[in-house]
This record gives sequence, structure tokens and C-alpha cells, in this order.
Amino acid sequence: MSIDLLGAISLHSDEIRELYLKYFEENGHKIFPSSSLVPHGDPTLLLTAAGMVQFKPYFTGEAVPPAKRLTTCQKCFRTTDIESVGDVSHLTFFEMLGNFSIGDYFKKGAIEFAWEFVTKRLNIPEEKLWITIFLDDDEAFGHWREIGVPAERIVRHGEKDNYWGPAGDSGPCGPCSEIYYDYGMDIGCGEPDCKAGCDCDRFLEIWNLVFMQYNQDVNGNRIPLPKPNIDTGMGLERMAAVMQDKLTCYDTDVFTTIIAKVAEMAGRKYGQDEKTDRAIRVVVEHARSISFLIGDGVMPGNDGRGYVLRRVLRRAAMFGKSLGIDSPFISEVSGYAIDKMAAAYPDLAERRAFILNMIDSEEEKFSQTLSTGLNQLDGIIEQALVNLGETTKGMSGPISELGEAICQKLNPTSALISQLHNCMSELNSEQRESIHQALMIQGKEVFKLYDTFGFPRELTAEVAADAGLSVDIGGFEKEMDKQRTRARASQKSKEIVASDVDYMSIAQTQFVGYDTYSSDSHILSISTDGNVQKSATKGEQVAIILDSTPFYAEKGGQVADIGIIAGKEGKIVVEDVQWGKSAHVIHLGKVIEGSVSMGEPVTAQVHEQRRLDIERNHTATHLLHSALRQVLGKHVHQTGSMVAPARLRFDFSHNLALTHDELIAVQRYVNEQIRFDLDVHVYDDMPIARAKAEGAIALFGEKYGDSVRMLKVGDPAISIELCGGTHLDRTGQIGLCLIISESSVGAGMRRIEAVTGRGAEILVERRFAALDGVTQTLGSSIEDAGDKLTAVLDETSALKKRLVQHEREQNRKGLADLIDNIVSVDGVSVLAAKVEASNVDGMRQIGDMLKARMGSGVIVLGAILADKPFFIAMVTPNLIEKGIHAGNIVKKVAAATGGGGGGRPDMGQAGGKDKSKLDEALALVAGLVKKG
RNA sequence: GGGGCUGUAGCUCAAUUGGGAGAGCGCCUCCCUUGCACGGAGGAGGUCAGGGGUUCGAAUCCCCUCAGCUCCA
Repeated sequence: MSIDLLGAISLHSDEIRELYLKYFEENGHKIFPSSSLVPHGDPTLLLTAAGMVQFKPYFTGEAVPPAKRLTTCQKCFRTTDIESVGDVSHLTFFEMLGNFSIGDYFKKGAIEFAWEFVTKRLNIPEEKLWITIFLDDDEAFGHWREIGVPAERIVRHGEKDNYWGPAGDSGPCGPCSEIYYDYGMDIGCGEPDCKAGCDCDRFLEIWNLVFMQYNQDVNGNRIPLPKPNIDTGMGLERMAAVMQDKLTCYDTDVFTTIIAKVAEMAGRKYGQDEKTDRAIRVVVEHARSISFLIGDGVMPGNDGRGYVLRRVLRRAAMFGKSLGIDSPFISEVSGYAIDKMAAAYPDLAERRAFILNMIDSEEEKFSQTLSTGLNQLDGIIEQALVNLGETTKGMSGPISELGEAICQKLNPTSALISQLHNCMSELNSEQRESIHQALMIQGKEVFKLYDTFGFPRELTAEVAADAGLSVDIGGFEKEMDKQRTRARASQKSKEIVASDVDYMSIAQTQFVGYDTYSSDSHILSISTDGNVQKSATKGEQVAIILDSTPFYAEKGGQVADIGIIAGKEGKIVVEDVQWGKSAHVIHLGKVIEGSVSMGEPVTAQVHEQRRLDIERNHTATHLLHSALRQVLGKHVHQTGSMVAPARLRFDFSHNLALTHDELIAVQRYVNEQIRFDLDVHVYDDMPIARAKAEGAIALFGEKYGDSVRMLKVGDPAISIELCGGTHLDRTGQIGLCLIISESSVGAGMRRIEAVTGRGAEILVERRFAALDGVTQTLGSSIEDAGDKLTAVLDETSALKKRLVQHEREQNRKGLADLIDNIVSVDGVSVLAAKVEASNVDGMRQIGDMLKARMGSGVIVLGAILADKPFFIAMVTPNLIEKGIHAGNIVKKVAAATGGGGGGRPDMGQAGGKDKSKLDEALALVAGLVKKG
């Protein structure tokens, strides 16, 4: 804490964070660390956008909370207001301080805590604070009045502002109450009735208290929760602005140092020009937010989170460009941002190099995109100018002259066009309209640039303006809307798995598949087409939930099991297994015998052989990971994996292609560990701190709970990883591991694919079989096969060359005989003859030689190629002028043999079917020339 | 998940709307030449991403697969 010159108490953002967590800890709250920006186990969410995300299962009752009172400082990411970023208070990334009550204290407690913290701990004067509540929430009103807030500073708002949730179409929801900070009458709209919630800048929302008291069903009915909850959120950056007596988040310690750096990079002063300031703020904000995204394991991509990341990064690049900063620059800004946040987020600092690297290569990619887009745009502008020239050329006086000039591409066109504008008044409205249209680049074009080439429309407008043209934004938006509707329409038809199931009423599935391949279980839920059923009969596609299961649902790269669920009366083939909304395992499959019904006891049996294949690949994946770190270095981190029965795929961070020697070294290391037949040991429920102390490698960007499952290979261990997958007991069971490919998956990332066990055996068998086939054909030993093959290929190509030469020689010799066949038809030399040739090239060669020799004439040659008649026709230029067309002649000739053809006036080719009619067809030529 | 675009020589890209696979740069050989991307002659290098289909004939048209780029959700 420090006292600034004005005597006001100024709190650093780090201090606010600490004060908050400490205050709530004192009041019985358990401090939780921030969860990852990538929501764990919730596929419905793109990114963590609020403090309560990691506690959702507690609020919905799907999981038991470790404490009834919780508090966090949560990393959050939102793109809903991305266009507003750079104003006073909007950010894509921010830290949300929050306190949560799971069925413990409610409105009164939440209001008292919030008020005490704000007024007593942060010492904000009470008269600077305003409250908003939901319309009819008199209970909240009463509590605020009790602690002394005057009624005139409590404002009631409707659903839009003061009602929260549900997130999605159903779930917990309730009214909320917000605390606003009042900057005073001097700031904002100045209207006499300005109060908290006004759109102007006078009031800043600093804390939202959500009173979760209803559960809303899909029909919109709100049923009171038996035990209501509290979920609050206070934006750290906004609170810092208040505490440091600033109007915006950007003037607080969170951003000022970075802003100064960017201003310096741009060679500008911050605080002199609003447009410049805004651009600087956007760059700073985005550079910070993408660092956190990448730090939590998001990679730039074309959809989902990766696309959010790409879009934000490109937005930063655009604003940087507008500041005139030379690319690449974002990683430098991100570096400052990471340094600033390092103390609070050490894992972010740990990944600094990786993050900056990723940013650099993505920015480089963007500049590529821009330059191809720019090429496209140049073409479009040129075409637009031609059109403009054509439009204006026919008009009167000076306009037509200008049109001529534009047509002749006199530069600069923008000057010509501004002259054009000056002359417009002399025209009638129809002419003005047509010029107006011609001056605009069509919305469709702008959209295509954006949609297909990723070229930003702002940039299109800017470049077009340089040429004197404008851009049809309305048309662009129209196309954009079409695309949105299209995408949304396709989204709706998507089938939702077991959507109708009331998960809260079903116990979580107990997974027993680590120890066994089959289990005696009970059916807890059956649904078909998303509807819950009492039973299902033969032929139906079903989604089944059991009380316990040996089936592994896809997670951590390991694919789902398949198998059989058998009851007394029927059987289900399980084709896929997925995770439900909470910890439920959903078995998807088909009833193939009799029927199954709710509650009945069944035997769940996993396809054992296949599961073992998967386990071989999974354990081998861990060995591979350790081998890569051994051979390439400790910078290698797993970035993804796919473990299937037939093969495994392993993605990792490394910026160079592996050499052959490195690949061999990795493979040898893995197989050595397999031969050592090491013990694979699993530690369930290990405290995460202890696992980390043991040196366990956590998966990049993955979120782990307090207790984790740790996998250790060998003792002393050669691999310790946190892993939820299924594994072998001993490495020897893998048998053999062979790497089948190594490739790139993007900048700084490589991919290895490998096979093990049965897959490796099949690979070896196939390779041997292929090699045996080759050596047998070559008639050599395996060792000599390579040399022999080279020799054979060399010889073949030498022979080919000789053959071509020889044929050319023969053709030349035969030329004299062919020339004897020339006849004159209406004064035109015509040659139609059958020739010997091995391919089309040979025939063309003969034709070319004849053409040269004859100077003027029509040549049609026929030959039998691949047991079919084939023709080519050639006509010298002087005869083309007379209307003789080689393509047409050859077409008719070939028709006589049951084929067709065509070509250009000077050369045509055609094929037929009946080779016996070749001579007959050639005899037609003279007649055809005569006719033509 | 739904669209759009692209895939041709080592690299950057052409191929006139289905009819001889090309250019520039790079590489090799030779000639000329001490200056900046020297100049000249010759040459090697291609499963036109892969697989099916239509056709006398496909880089080109249709379908499928793969990969890359891009927008929307």
C-alpha cells in the first residue's frame, strides 16, 4: 500500500488480489487456485468466462464441494465485447475475484461481506457507492438498507441488467445485485437523472452478486432451489482503476508500463490522440490475453478456441499496423505482459519462450495471409477501375476525358477520381447513380476477400481509398449474415446425445476399468434419439448409463472401448463411449438381441484384445515422451496425443524436423525400456503437490484437481506422468515399438506416429513380404537389391532415350515415302497416311517434320496405338486462314472408326474403336478438305 | 459442425475455358567476364496431392479421400 501525492490510498493490483482472498479466507472461505482458461470436462463451454465455471458441478449438485464457502481469483476470457476493447473497461482477458456459497449463506451474508470488504478493507467512501437490484427483489433492498445504503442510491433494473442465467437453456439462475462506483457528476453524460446503470462513464460496475435461487427448466419454469447459492464476481482490473483513482483499467499498474513500452515502439506519445491511444490499448490488452490463452494450452487454429486465439492475435496485429509498428512485434509486447504477471502466475512465466515462439510464427503466418489478400485486392481494384473507365467514357465533356484517362491507367487514380467527383453535378441522377456504383467495390468482393482469404475488411477499405474507391459495407454485412444463418441452421440439426437425461437424479458412474475388463452392473438410464425410455428392443440405437462400468470413455487421447452389455433378455453392442455432462459414462450402441430395460442387472464386457492393443500404445506413448526428452532435450512437451488400437500419435513441442539418427535413437531407447520389462505403477488419489514434488509431468494446458492419478514407469522411474488412461502392468507386454512417421503439425510442433505389439508385427510382416517380392523379381539378395534396382532404372532410362532417338531417326527416313502420298485437292496439298509409331509424341513428331517440309498443307496421320486407332491432324497457318480446321477434320475422320475427337485449328487429335477401319477413315480426308 | 479457396519442377507461379506440361528463380556442364541479382549456350529435374468416374482423349469436368489456407458457429 502506498500514499500518493494527493494523499489518497493507492492499492496495487497484486495487493487487491491478496486482500480479497485473505478477507474471505478469514471469513471461512477455502481459497481455490484459478482453473485453466480451457474449461475442464465441459465441452459446452468454449472458454472460462466467469469465476463460477470450475464450481458448476457444485452448484448443480452433480458433485460434492470440498467446502461450502469458496473464493478464487479466476482467469477469465470473453470475446462477446471484443469490439469494445480499448475503451474504458472492456477486456478480453481479466481476473475475476469471487466468493461463492454452496447452500450456505445467502443474500444477507453476501451483501454484508461485500459491503464490509469494499468500505472497511478497501476504504472506499460509502457515498461513492451505488447499488442496483432486480425489480421486485425487496429482500435484497432490505439488506442494503439495513447496512446503511440510502434508498436513493439503490436502483432497480430489469432482467437484462439484474438477472443472471441460466447459462444455456436450463440450469440455476436468479436475480443479482451490483455495486457501482460513482466517479462523480463531472464525468459522463451530466444528465440530472443519471444514476447507476447509466450507459455513460460516470458509473463503473465493480461487483456483481448473483443470488442463485431458482432452477430453470427447458420450458422456462423457475423452480426454487432447496438450498440457494451465492456467486459473486469482482473484476480485478476495474477495482484497480477505482483504487488508483483512475477512470480506466488502462491507467492502472496492470497496464501502464506495457502501454509505455508500446508507445515507445510506435514512436508516439500516449495520451495525445484518442485514436492512437485506443490502438495502443488494444495491442496491449490483446498481447496480454493471448499469452494467457497459449499458456493454458490453446494453439492457433481454424475453429473453437484456436480460432478465438487467432482472431484476437490478428486484431492486435491490425492495430499494431495502424500504429506503424514493424512486424513481428506482438511477442515483444507479450513478453512485457508475461513479466508483469509472472509473480501471480508462475506457470505462465515458465512457458514464456514457448508462448512467444508461438506468437511469432502466428504473426508471420498472418503477414503471409495479408500479402496474398493484397494481391487479390490489386486485381479487384484494377478491374473496378476498368469498369469505371467504361462507365464514364461514354458520358459528356470532361467526364468522358477523365474516363479515358482512367482507362489508360494514368496515375494517381485517386486524383482523377476526386476530379470526377467535382464534375458530378453536371450529370443527371441516373448517370450519377451508375458512377456511384462503379466507384464502389462490391460487397460480395469484400466478403470473398474476408471469407476466403482472411483479408480484413478495414484493410480492404483503406487500400481501396488509396485508389480513390469506396467499399460497399452494406453488401458485405448482407453476405456475412447469410453465412451466419447458414452456420446456425447446420448447428441445429446436430443430434444431441442423451440430452433428455436428468443427470442430477442419477448417481455418477463408477469406472472399474482400470482393474477389470468386465463388471456386473445395473442399467440406470436408457435413451433413444435423446428421449428417456423404460426399455429398448432389438434394432434400436441406444444411449445407456450404468452404475459401474469397465468401459473407458474417450479422454486424454485414449479412444473409447467397444464391447458388449448383456442382460437376461437381450444384448447391446457398444460402439462408442462418451462422457456425459458430469461424471457419467454414456455407452452408445445398438440392441442386437432381445430387449433391455431400466434397472436390470447386466454384464458389461469390454473387447479385451482391442483394449490390450490400446494399452500397449498408451504405455508406449509414455516411453516415447520420455525418449524424446532424453534425445532432444527437456523443452519437449506433449501437446496432444491419440491412442487407438492400431496406432498411436504423439504431438510435441520441438522446432526442427527430427533427423534419421534422432528417430533411430528414440526408437532404440523405447525398445530398450520395453526389453527391461519395467514395472508400470499407478498411484491413485495422490495429492497434486506430492506428485509435482516427485517430478510428474502434467499435460500441457490440462486442469487437475487436488488429487491426481500418477503413473510411474520403472524404479528408478524413467517416466512419471499424470494420466487418467489405462495401462499395461509391465513394459514388456508392448513387445515392439516402431516409429512409422515423423511430420510437422504447425510451427514449433512435430508429430510422431508409431505402432506396437500386434500392429508392429503386422508392419514387419508386410515390409518383409514386400521386400521379398522385390528381391524375387529382381533376382538378387536383399543386400544387393538397392544396387541392382538402381542399375535397372539407369538402364531403362538409357534405353528409353535411345528408343526415342531411334524412332526419330526412323521417322525421318520414312518421311520421303510419306511425301509421295501427297495429293492436291482444290490446290491444297493433302497428306493422309498410316504411320508406325509407339506413342502420340512420335506421331506429332512426324507431323511436325512433314509440316516443315511441306510449308503449306493439311496432314492427317493414323496409327494403331494400344490396339486402337488414333489420329492426329495438322494444318499450316496459311490454310487456317482459309477456314480449314484440323480439329474438325480429325473429328470426322475418327467418327468412321466409331470414335470422336477435336482440337485447335492448327492441331487436333482423335481416337476410335475399330482399328480395321483405319484405312477407310484416312480415305475420307481428301473429301473433307474439299468440303471445308 | 457448415461454407469458400488452394494443391503442377527444389522455390514462386502460368497453362486461352477438354486436345503437344511451361516461365522465372535455383541446380549441373561449357563459354565469356575481376564490380551491383553479370552475360551467353546447353542440360537435368514432373505419379499435374491420392483414388474412382465421364470421354476417343482429363492438370482441366464430376464424385470420394488427404493436406494446407480462410470465414461462420
